[in-house]
This record gives sequence, C-alpha cells and structure tokens, in this order.
Amino acid sequence: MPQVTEEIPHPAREQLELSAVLHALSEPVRLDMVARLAACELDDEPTCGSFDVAVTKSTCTHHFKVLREAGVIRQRQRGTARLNTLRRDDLEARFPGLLDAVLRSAVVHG
Amino acid sequence: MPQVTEEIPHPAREQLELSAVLHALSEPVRLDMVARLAACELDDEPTCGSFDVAVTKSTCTHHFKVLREAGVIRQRQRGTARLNTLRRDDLEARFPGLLDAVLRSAVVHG
DNA sequence: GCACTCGTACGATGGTTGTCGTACAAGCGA
DNA sequence: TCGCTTGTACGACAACCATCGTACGAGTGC
Repeated sequence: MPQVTEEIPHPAREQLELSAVLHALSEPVRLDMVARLAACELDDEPTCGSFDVAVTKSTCTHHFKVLREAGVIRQRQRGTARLNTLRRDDLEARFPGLLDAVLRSAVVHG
Repeated sequence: MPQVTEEIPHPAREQLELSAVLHALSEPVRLDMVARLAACELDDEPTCGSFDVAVTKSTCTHHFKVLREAGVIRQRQRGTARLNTLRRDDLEARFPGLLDAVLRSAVVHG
C-alpha cells in the first residue's frame, strides 16, 4: 500500500508571503516553537507533543497550523504522531537572511 | 523658549521587542510605509501626508502609531506636520540584519 | 480674522485571533 | 481487545485590530 506521508496541505515555495511569515513569527509562543525547531539537528523531526510550551494541546495545534499555512514549517504524519521541520531552504530562497536574523534576535533576547 | 521637538513617546532602544517589531511589519500597509521610508535619503523626513497609501487619514495615523510604539520609526513634530524617520540604528543594534532582510524581501516581492 | 491643511482623538464596527474545553479519530502497546 | 497516547475538529469566548467617519486642535497663509 502507498505510504501516507503528505496529505497535509502546504503552500509552495513561490506562494510564501512575507506578511504571513512575519505574522506567524510575531506570536511569542510560535516564535518559541520555531526557535526550538531551529535548535534541532537537521535530521531530527520533533513531534508536536515534544514541545513543552505553556498552552494546551488544542492551542498548540492551532499555532502549528498557522506556522504550516504560512510556510514556516512542514508537517508530515507518521502514525498518530506529526513530525515537524523548519522549511529553512524555502524561506531562505524567498526571503534571504530573514529567518537567520529572526532566530538570532529571538535567541539573544528571551 | 525651548523648541518642542520630542514630546511624542518612543520606546528606548533596549526596550524594543522582537514580537512587536515583527507584528508591526506583518501588516501590508505598514510594511509599505516602512519600505517607502527606507527608500528616502538619510536626511529626508517625509510627513505622514506624503505617503500615498490606500487608507484614510485616521487609519494612517493608527498605523504610524503602531510603528512608532514598536520602535520601528521615530516621529517628531514640526508645526502641524509630523516628520518620520526609520530607526535603522536602533533596529540594527537590537536585531542585526532583520530590517535589511525584511526590506529586501519586501522590495523584491510586491 | 478666516479659511485651509495636517494630523490626532474618539467611538463604532466587523473581522481576526489566541485561548480553552470537550469530543473524537487513529495508531500503539500490554 | 482494551486502554493510552497523539493530535485534530469544533464551538465558545474574550481580546485585539484594521478600517472608517466625525470632530477637534494647532499651524499656515491670504
């Protein structure tokens, strides 16, 4: 049977919008998620539950959805778990230097 | 008598918050304002009215206020006019590379 | 003085959003 | 099989926000 790895909708690289990305990153909880994701090894794909954020599960789902729809992260399903990765390459291609600048600032100040 | 140039409240450099800056820049109208401001000569200080944006005066005032309170721009009064400048140095000091990355992306894609 | 311009302040309004609780679907493991 | 875990979906709710119109205060120029 076919492996179900990508039934979750994601915007294509060319469709990424600066406003949406900035808006997604302007939320402290989401920025925290992205910073943690960025701190992971390249081949590591943490699940949603592995993020120890100060909100409930449903709020967490909401934030991941915002990040995914803005094109900041990519999600794929494995069993009941949902694996998350930063879309570094796509972001870098569309908005060179942006993610690095945000992450550097986010890490330095709280 | 003292010249009244700075009775308008601005956050200090150390008080600038990444979330607030990203949020301010995530609005297309405001991003447009900032991009125009960035395109000005260094010694040029355009007034609020010189921005040909697609919103009414009061909405314009609102957006300038958001940008000012986030620390993205500085405003000073001269007569009835209000002169605007980008806080390039402060932004660069707190969030190195961020403004440039945003502006570069904003200019490239509409 | 008087009209005009610049920009703010205030209130209203409709849309967006961050948060949560509950219910549910799907896989994992004993 | 029977829980347990993962995460989503949906509804609710309060807070926020972008927008506008109107009214106003303060300079500017005739």
